[in-house]
Amino acid sequence: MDLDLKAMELKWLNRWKNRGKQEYKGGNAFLIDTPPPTVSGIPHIGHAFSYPVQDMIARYRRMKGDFVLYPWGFDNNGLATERYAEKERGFKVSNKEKKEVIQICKEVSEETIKRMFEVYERFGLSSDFNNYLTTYSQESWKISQKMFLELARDGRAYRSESLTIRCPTCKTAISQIEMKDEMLKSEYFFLDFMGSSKEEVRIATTRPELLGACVALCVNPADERFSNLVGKEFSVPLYGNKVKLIVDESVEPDKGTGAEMICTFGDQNDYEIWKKNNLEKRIIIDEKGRVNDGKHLSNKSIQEARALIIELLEKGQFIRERKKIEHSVNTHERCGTPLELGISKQWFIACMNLKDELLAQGSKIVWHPEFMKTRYDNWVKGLKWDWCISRQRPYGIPIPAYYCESCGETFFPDDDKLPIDPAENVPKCPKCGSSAVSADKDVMDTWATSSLSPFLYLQKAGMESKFNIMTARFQGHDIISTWAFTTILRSYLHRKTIPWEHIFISGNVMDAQGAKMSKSKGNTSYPEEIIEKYGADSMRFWASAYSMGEDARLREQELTRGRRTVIKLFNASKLVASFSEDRNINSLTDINSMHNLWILQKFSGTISAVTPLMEAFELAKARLELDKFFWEIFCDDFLEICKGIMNSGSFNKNELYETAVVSMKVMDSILRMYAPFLPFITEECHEILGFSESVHDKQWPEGEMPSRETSFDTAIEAIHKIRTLKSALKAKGADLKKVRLGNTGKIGSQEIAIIKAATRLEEIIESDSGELSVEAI
RNA sequence: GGGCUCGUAGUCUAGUGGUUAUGAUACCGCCCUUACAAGGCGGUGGUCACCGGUUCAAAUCCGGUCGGGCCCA
Repeated sequence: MDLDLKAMELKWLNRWKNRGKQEYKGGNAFLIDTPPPTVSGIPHIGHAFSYPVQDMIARYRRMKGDFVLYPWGFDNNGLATERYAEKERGFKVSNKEKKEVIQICKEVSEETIKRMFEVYERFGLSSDFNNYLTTYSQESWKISQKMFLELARDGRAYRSESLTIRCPTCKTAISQIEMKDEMLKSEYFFLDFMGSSKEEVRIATTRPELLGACVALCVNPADERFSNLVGKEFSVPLYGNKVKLIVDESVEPDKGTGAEMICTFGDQNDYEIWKKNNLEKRIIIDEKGRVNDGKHLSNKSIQEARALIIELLEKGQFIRERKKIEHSVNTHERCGTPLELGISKQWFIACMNLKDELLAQGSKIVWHPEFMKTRYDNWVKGLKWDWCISRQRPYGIPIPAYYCESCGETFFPDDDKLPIDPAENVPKCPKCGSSAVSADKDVMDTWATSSLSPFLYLQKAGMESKFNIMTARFQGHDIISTWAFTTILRSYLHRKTIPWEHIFISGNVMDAQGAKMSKSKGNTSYPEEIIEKYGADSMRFWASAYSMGEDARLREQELTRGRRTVIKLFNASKLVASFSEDRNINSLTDINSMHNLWILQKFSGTISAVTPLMEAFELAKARLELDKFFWEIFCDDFLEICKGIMNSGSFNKNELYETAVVSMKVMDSILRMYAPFLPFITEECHEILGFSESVHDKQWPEGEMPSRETSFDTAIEAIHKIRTLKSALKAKGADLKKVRLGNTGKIGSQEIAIIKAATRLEEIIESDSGELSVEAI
């Protein structure tokens, strides 16, 4: 019978669908903080790599008797979903009403989740798919808003008018998390600022459009070129207003001309200098990214403003020199637009004052691999801003806050009103009774919800009162500074705990040559295609071949090897099943045959080697050890011996029975050990062996060492020698029937009978010999 | 610019101080076709990126160089 991988896997998926849910009844609990995939199209190869690994650990822990919480979720919240919906439906959020945008985003999420499920299901994950969670559901709203209020009520989340990072394209404030550096081509403009008595200061700027926001000039205090000019006033080209030359250590003398203009606000350093020196505020870019300077520019985009100012500068002959450069610019990761700074009222979660605590929290978590923690540490140490969590976007979880326009009071809804859209039924001010109250119009940063995933999952499972700390987070290294960081922060703020004991960071998937996969290079692969061609078990086999954190390459040979293992398991199981009708594997109390004692001993050694590796989450090494046993010892040696014995006709009923039962017993345990890696074929084989329960409900095998010693290794060595000799003689056209075996005394008569059967020899004549030898006669 | 990581046969990979450097895959030869869309046996193939240091002993530890990847500026 041939094995139809696809049909076999679909058959089991179908049968598994109605498996009951595990209930927590005390004991060891293994709680997984599953990464909810973003609703942005079908799963890609990275998912095929990372999700199976989580599942293998989940399945293993279950077999060890743990209660395993392995929830599932989708991230359909925030700007990423808006962008995806725009692309899917071909519209612009800016041209639609807020309500309509939300409706479309919801619809698109639902459709996409359906499509994503079709693929994820095929992976053979033992996650609780039926109870999945989405980050934009009402339950997520509720927890997200509740937790926000927890922070807002005691001031750890605060609203303030301060410097904000803004994206002119997305027209919202963003946080440091969403900033991305990019090397962009730009141009230095060298301009002279004239003093009252003909002295001048030359500056170099890449942002001439900010000239109208210039409030000072600044040089390094140690820079002697300017020391006689410090404190004097200079007039701003085109604008004519006077600004003072001040000093600050942060100005690099080697950059540009050594003098720079301070604008409100060109970058964060401008802000620092502005604050320190109590400078004037001249904001010319508004919250929508439009430029108004009250003189040359009115309601212009930044690009238009720039072009216009350059033209005016050229006309007025203010530009002394122009120089093309390439420099790093802060951009928005979602759209690539260079970011602007402005002053606006936003909600922040305080974290700048918690760096030491956050570093300490990070150290309490076990990082796999360890070196990934460095990235977390570097990120925390490099934090420059409190976390801005308000977003001026239509789609997201609303900030539940009210502001009284009469008395200025900020107040919040009661917890029992959550989830809430604050814009509906705006209450009166509890302080002054005024009905001139406005609801907050903003939504929360999507990370403000995602960072609560341990809370979301535990709550959904009804386990939040029993557990504060989950066992394991799995995620990619690209989101250490986002998801891992914000989650550690939230757990610390709300519960003073770490969110999880372990964090597992997975690497990237590259193509076969180690190049990054991208649509433009045409080297992308999709899980669907792999499953179609090799089956999900083979895909999982590939995914289990790498150590935690290592980049993986998509290699055909690993998939081929996986498929061969699947087929080998299938055939070995069929063979073992054919040995006996008896399925009562526990009926045997006393083992007598040497080959049976030997395989049990070998297998016991394998279990003791594999189990600690599984405990240490070293899946790749564990599986390799198991592969070695299965292929080289169980199949190549033991099953060949079994076949010989079964067919030789010279063994008695008890010996045949014992062999059948032992092979069944070991095969069953091999299947159990492969079950976390290859859930489909092991279930199929388990059925072939004649068991009616699921292999996934069985326990992980314990090594039971038979008490009797054997020296059967020598017999195995003899079999190998005979095989080699047979092969060599066959090449010459001769058939090997009889051999003389040089025996060192380690091979007894029982072993001789087994060797004869296994090698299908007619006769073995023994001779005393100093070493093991085989000779044709 | 800073940090992390990797560099071992054509390709991929194991190996964190100690025989002749592991295995897979590909290739070549042979055997078997009696569980195997296969299996078995054997073979070709490596200056362990480069240079220097520590050591009785280095793929392994240290320093540097070159090259790839990633993260953060």
